[in-house]
Amino acid sequence: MNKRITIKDIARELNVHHSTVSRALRNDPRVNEKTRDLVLSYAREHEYQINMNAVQLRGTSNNAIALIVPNINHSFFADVISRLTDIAFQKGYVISVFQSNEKYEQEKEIINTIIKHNFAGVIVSIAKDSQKSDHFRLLKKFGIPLVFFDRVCEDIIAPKVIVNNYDITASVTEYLIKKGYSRIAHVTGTSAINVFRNRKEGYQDTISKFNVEYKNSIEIQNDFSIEIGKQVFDELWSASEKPDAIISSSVNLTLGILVQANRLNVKIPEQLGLITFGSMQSNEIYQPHITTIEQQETEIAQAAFDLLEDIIENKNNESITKEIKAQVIFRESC
Amino acid sequence: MNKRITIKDIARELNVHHSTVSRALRNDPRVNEKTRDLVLSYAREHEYQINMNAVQLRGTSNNAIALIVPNINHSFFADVISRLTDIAFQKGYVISVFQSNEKYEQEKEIINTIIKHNFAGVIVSIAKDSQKSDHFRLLKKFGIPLVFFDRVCEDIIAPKVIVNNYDITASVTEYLIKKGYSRIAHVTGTSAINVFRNRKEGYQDTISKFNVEYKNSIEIQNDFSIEIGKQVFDELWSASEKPDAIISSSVNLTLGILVQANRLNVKIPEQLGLITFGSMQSNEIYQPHITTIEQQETEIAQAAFDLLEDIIENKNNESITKEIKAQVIFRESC
DNA sequence: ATTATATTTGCACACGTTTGTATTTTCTGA
DNA sequence: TCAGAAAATACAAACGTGTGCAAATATAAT
Repeated sequence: MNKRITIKDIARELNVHHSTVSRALRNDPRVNEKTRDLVLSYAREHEYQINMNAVQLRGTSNNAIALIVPNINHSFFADVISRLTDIAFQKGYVISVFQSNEKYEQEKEIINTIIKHNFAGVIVSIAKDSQKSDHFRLLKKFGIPLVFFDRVCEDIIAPKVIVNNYDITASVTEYLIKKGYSRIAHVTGTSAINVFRNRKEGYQDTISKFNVEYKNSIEIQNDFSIEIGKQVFDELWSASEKPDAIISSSVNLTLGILVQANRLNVKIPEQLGLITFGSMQSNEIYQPHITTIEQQETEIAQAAFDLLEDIIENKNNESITKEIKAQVIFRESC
Repeated sequence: MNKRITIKDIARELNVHHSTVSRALRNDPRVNEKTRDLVLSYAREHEYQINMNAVQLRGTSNNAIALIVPNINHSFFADVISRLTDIAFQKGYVISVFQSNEKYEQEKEIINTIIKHNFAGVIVSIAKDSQKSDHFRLLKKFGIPLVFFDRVCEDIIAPKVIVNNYDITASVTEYLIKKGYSRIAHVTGTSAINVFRNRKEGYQDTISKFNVEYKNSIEIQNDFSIEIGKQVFDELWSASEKPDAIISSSVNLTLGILVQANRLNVKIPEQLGLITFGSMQSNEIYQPHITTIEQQETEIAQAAFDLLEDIIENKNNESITKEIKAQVIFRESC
């Protein structure tokens, strides 16, 4: 319970004014080299640590960045978090990660917390049911820099890092059509989110463009899970007209689909083509290897950080949108 | 860039002293109901947000908890983080997650940051090469409550939440022996970490206890990866005496082992029994299903939080160690 | 030695809150 | 109506830093 040592303690001990100590610690040229060394060595010896609350209160600086994601333990977000943490740390920033649990209310609470603590900036991927945008507006009102990534809030002007969901989905749909698949189903999330809406539109526009008759987009409102994936397959497979290919928006859904396909002895890719967003860890051991659409977490993290840093440093470039291209890794499932 | 509204702004506007506003906002009974309502409605209308830096500077309260893990995107840690975030948030605390990247230096930096920002407490699972413990000692010197989970620092007195690694590994080793396996290999991490050392000891003691001749513990110093898993299998399988079972400490290692076993047409469980720590997502689609030892992330998170809260509230119970039992889910791989 | 100048240090206030104490206002009862 | 109590409010200091400005000290130039 050792009371913490402050700048004034050092000053008293060394018979100088605390302002001199303050300057010495920050290598201000105005302080004599001799006294500076004295201060520094005393500080080191007594393990002085600056009190950031005081610094921030005074409004001088702040190096804490908040990161809000729907789910920390979702592999895409976990990867982005991990990369972002490293990038920021290396640049002298500290990242605090918050989880909205896909809930608007929680996201709002988090943002209040962020404002109260005076974070230097915020990077966010929005919750599923976060349609209202008042909380983001509040953030801007308080002058806190804001950057969106992946799932963005479209009626807020702020830098955004997005994935080329429309193009990539259009592209794989076209690929499937040209491979001869004619009844391609698409499983994705709620259209309220740009990510899933864009994928859906990419899919639908391509289907229309090539005059394919079968068009079937399933929107999952709940969290993606293996269980839901099973249900989706069952639903598709019990319909009068079965699909001959599926584009899935999530690894969990895909796993569920595979479970049921196996149970019914549906052959992939002969009877059913399959492409999924996300990376399949099980591809290492599972036959056939599934074609995946992989997001570039590192690039996304880097872009988001760079954009935020630009605003923090007043290189005003709001309303910029940076697109990171996803990559299709073609394998044996189609 | 709207300057943020403060307690004094409200006071000036309402012609009262700012101390009255302060009390009103915190529902102090000493302030008249009428003026309190006035203050509250004004604050609400102008979206007043308290400045936590000022509050913390004054030393009143603090609701920020730091969480340090080696890797955010490791599924075990991601799960613990996710649970912990929810538990804490519900109790009015805010969690900041930091990633040490398995590096002592980074862990140390993080702890300095935590001290500088006056966090209310710290929950940590230590980095692989974090043998020195001076940084944790520093934390205690500054009076910041500390709790370890999973990977603990043994020469620091602090509450710890651990998994029964010794017992569970001993138990599955015995299980394998009684099933008739006689050349059981064990793949794990560096003995510098309690988690892996305990598993190794549990394995070795059991092998000795039953007078089994074959005893082979491989310690991986690097990060666990599928690639390393492949190498481990190759090494084991090219030895003069091949194992007939493997206990693996990580899903990634196990995946690598499976890849090579498949390539060489090694039959599981006939030619090779297999048990792994961690949960295998691919079990849903892969035959045979692998027997897993699953850690209870939710219980671990809850226990860690409870212990921390106890110290924060001065229910002094340092030096307590709580054990959370892992669960073996027996499947077809042995 | 005496100015003039450069270097170093000290002073005082500010940041936004909280809280013990003093002061003012309101209420009560005779 | 007035003293006294109770309620409400105001005052002031403190938390740890940073910074413009003044003061003091050292150095240089004549």
